[in-house]
Amino acid sequence: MSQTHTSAMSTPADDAPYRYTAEVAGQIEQRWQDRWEHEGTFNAPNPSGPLAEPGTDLPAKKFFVMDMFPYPSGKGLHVGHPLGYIATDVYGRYRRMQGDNVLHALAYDAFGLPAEQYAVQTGQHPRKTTEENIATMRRQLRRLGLAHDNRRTFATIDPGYVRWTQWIFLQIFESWYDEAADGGRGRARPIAELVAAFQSGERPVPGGRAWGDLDAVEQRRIVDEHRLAYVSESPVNWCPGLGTVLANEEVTADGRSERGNFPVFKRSLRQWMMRITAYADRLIDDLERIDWPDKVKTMQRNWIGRSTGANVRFATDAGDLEVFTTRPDTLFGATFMVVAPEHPLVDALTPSSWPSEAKPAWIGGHATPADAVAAYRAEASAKTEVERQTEGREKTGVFTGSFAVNPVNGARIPVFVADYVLMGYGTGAIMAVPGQDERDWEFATRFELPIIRTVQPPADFDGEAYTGEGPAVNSANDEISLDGLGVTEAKAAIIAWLESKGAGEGTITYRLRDWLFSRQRYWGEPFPVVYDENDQPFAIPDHLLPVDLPEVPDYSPRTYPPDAADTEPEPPLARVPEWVEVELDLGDGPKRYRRDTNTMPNWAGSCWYELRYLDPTNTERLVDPEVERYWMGPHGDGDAGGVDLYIGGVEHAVLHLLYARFWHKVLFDLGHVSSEEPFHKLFNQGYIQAYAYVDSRGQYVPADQVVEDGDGYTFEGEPVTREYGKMGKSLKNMVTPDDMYRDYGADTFRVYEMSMGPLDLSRPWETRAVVGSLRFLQRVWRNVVSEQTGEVVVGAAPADDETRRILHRTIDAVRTEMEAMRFNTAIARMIELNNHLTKLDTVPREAAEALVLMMAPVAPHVAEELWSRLGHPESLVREPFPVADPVYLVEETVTCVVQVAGKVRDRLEVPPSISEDDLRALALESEAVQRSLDGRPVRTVVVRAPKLVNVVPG
RNA sequence: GGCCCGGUAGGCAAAUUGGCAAAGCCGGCGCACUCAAAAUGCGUUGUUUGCGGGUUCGAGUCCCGCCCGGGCUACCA
Repeated sequence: MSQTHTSAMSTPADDAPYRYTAEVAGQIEQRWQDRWEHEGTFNAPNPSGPLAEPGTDLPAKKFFVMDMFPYPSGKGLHVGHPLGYIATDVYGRYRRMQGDNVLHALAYDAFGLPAEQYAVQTGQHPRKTTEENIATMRRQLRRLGLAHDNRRTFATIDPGYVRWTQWIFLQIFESWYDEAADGGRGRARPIAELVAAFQSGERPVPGGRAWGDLDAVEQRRIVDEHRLAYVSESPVNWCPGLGTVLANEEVTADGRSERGNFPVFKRSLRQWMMRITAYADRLIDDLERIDWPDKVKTMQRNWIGRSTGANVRFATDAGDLEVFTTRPDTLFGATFMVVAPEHPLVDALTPSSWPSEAKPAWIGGHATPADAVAAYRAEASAKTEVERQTEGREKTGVFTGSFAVNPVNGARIPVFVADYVLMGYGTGAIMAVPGQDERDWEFATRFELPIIRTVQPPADFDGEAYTGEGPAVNSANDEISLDGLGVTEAKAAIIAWLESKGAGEGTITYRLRDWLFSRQRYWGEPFPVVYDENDQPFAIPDHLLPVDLPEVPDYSPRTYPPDAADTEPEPPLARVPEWVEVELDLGDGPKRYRRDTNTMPNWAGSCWYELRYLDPTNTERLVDPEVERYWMGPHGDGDAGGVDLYIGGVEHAVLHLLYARFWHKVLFDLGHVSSEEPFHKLFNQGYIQAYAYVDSRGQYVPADQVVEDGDGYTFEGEPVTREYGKMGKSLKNMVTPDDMYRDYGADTFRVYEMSMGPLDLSRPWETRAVVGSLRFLQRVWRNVVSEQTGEVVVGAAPADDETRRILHRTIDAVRTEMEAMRFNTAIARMIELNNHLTKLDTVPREAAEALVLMMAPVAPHVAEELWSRLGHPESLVREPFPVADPVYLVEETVTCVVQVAGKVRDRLEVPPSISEDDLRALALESEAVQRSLDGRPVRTVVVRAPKLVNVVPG
């Protein structure tokens, strides 16, 4: 730990002037990086368009591999960041050696808060700092030797990119969701088709009047309500500390902003929304058509939160009160109802005086229902989400003074207001069935309400509410009896009965809400929209895209004290009246319009970037259809298409990956892409973590100067305690790729990161272990090139039989491991082969060349260098990956393990083709077996020829 | 509280999916090279898979219960 930069930096010893050292590695690496760049080695031809290579045939197969693109932070990279980039590079290079046309590039996600906040501090334009950060990052990543097609790189802030982000927004704005289309699955369609349907009368006009009788403003209002991107006055997450509103996905469970950890308040504001809820079913159902980790699929399913159940209407004096329930089978056990404090019917449900049945526990000591409800509502609204959490789960609530009638049995049941029912889910009202719901049980106990079991718990059940399977009980009226039915059958029966009575119907509810799409920030894409004098939004015509950000006097939105809930968002763009006010001719002659002063959220740019890699220079279309079909189109029935391999962290499981799927499906519906999903295979890489050390004052100390002694760790002689977690400047445990390039070279760094363990696991960084990978490369080098003379020392003579067997077994294993992205075990096999070659007097050329080719995906520079020294002038990146000759995979003899009672007692060398009977006989003859049987009789003999025999004594 | 991962030598990890436990790397130790060290090389060292039960001829692997670490989620009706 204490000698950071000394280990591998030594100059070559005099007796080994041509050793592969960090310095030599650096020279080789930079030379090959230059050559790759000049020759455009990694350019992937398109089937048509400017990136095509007319006259040359496209490879038979294609492979599109992608990383979750980076945000170019000013903080710089640490060794954990490139892990995924190396993995995609290794796999892409492997596929290229299999003959695939590999598309791999890296773009930058460059809008966003950190650049804006830095701009606010320094007064520099965020574009300037962002571009500087991108340049730094490009330099650091180039040094890794990634096989990217550099013609396809871009940043989300490029005007040529923003133009298409805005164009897609307008596509979404100019469409509606036809739920009846495609046999009820639904599909986005252009808004013009909706207008035509209203016009022709094919679709009834909301409000009942004829389309032609409505004026233009009224027509537009109706159309606007159907758009997939729409302006809505609705409760949103307002974050005064950030000065912006946030999407649900950006608010943590305890009601704070994911960025900055400021309190978030619900406020009704006029904002852009995306109708992602229209796609809820397809977003869930299509998860089965893609190859993603189950964990991520589960997270998306949970986030969308589809629940099937029924809506049921209970009669009250204030009209029908509709509830959503997933357990309509328990309707006979509903003994009270609860509405959310914000429920619109609360006032109407509050009579002027308490009814005689009201128990003291229900009324909280208040003189009238109005007093009680008002007090409770005030209390509930004053509570933040945090307070609700910290106050525990104690159920609170108050009786409204009204009763409702249970439609199945006519029972009069009291209606309560309580904040354990949320307005944002279902109908904001529930029927409470304490017998089968834990929350209702708790509330019932506290408020002295009756409890009726309608599902018979098992005999040994000693809990309170019973939520499991069981036969229905106490569930019959004059017309229907559920008694004896299981939960599923009972649900179906009662739903049919409710529907026949008009008292309810089966339905599906989602937790997913529409996506709040405006932010009151500067550093994002402006909305390509203007408003007229009626405040109705109009699309900016295509030829005026992109709408650029104006220069502003101050990049910051107005922010407030974090707790100032009653404040208004004030976006930076609103302070540029000469930009906001604009004269345009949108078809009615030149008129004054007002621009939208919000910007899009950071997610917009990452919602479609996979498509831009395909056709990065296109100014006429989003993406050429032929090009999209080639790289991302579906292959065969039921295939959803998409990127062949997408590697990134699991932290985007819901946000980015859900939004991107949504946009992609809209583009599919509108016919702009042939794939239904953006990412066919997703792989979550683990994280590289690091130890950090804290001294007695709680301060972090530089990790690279901490010494480990007998029973602890010390820094400058003082004991420190070890923590495990992220790597970063503030924890003083950061190791950068630049450190690695300098001390070991990029190839060693790549080998080390890939050999640390399986790619999907997180693991600790250990600088001192990196030397193992350098030693491996040094040994390979030494097997090919003399350290004394620099001359190639491989022999032309064919390999001996043993070497050949080891070689071909290694090739076979490495292929299997590479295919499955188990690079750690692939490297281990190559090390074994190399260790064998080291023992030979002369390394045979056939073995050396195969090894060099096999290691090329992981250590490409040193492989290229050795390949070229072995006499091949062409780069090896498209050289076929070695293929094992099956002749050398079959063994002449196999070691058969002979067990007695499962314990290994003997080993036999037998031919692989030996029969079961022969092997059984052979095993029973074994002296070792007879010895351990020690006269006991043999009960059975399990034979798994040719590898195993197990003798079972009686 | 619920769900999902993981627990194998001092550390990171393999184990063809129920069939020889520990491949490979780091570390430790010894030796060679060196005036000495570093670097490098050669050799060597590691023990029953977190705990308890079960299934099986046979369990790191499957089942049940528990312990520890990590992640996601959290009154969603």
